[in-house]
Amino acid sequence: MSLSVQISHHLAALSPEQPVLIAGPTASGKSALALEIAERQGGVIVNADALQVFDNWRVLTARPPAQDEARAPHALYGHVSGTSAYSVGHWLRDATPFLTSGQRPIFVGGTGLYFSALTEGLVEIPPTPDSIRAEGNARRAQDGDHLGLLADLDAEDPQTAQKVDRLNPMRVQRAWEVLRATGQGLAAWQAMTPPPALPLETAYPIVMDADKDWLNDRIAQRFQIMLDSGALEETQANLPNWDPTLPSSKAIGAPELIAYLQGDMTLARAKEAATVATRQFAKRQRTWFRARMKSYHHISLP
RNA sequence: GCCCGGGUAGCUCAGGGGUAGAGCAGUGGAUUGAAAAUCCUCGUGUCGGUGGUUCGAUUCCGCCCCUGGGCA
Repeated sequence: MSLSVQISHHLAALSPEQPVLIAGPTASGKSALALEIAERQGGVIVNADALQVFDNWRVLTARPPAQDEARAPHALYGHVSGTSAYSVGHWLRDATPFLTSGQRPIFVGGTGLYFSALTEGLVEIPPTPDSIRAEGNARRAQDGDHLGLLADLDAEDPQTAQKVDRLNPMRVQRAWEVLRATGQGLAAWQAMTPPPALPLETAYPIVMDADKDWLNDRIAQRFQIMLDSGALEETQANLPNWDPTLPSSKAIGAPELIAYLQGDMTLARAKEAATVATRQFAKRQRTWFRARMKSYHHISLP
């Protein structure tokens, strides 16, 4: 089935008031699909991508260009300062108002975790203070691993300790931080997860199934297009305040292009490294979608 | 032409008389507040070719081919 036939099929199946979810790997063309649906049936396009929320990497994170934004209402794109912390919780709070705004939301993005939070629920856990995050980081740096934090967890919060991925430093630290910050274990918090803001059954969920080789090709081409569209100028603008630990600095290609501008890497190598990282990212996205979005409607690409 | 190195997994390389191993790439997976993050799993390839020595050669010897450097 051709793409346009598949799209027409889905447009005919969904009602104009129904929230739409469009998940897909990077470079699969999901923004274009969202735009098409918005233009034909109306709706606000709501970003569900962890990096496109930041205001400092527009080209590199493949945010819709101004002319696309002019064709339909867009929300949650570049609305957060690149120096801020941001995570699923922030996103869910930013996104839920669009469920009752009167205009049908079209959520588009590649961050599987955001879709899960929206359609499966997420508990409100008080934010962990910077001081505790810093302490966790310091402990890990000092110990050389996360085993010390894990030992605390084993002693004080066995319930969480036995369900976390004990080999994963970030998961362990997160669990440790929640315990320290709230006095209650992560597992206990998660047991209080409320019903989802948007039950899957009430939405029209779509996932883009892109052929691997086809997508890898587009990924390579897209990075060149980004360079042609001003990615280096954007990197130059970010150079003075570059802080690799910021969430916005995790944009694929950012560390590579910064390294190039600092003279630590050739442009060819930066390009190669960024392309490889993007391919690996797309693979992880495929794994998530395959495993957790089985009941979504699938669009096959190309 | 001569001298000295190299030719081993897609790439970079380690190893060494009993048919071989790392990193990277790649694969499959996990994923409840850093998620474009983080973590787990998977390594058979005429060990350049061809003769020879040997019970046995990718490992030693001869010749050939390719390649880096040096001398002419």
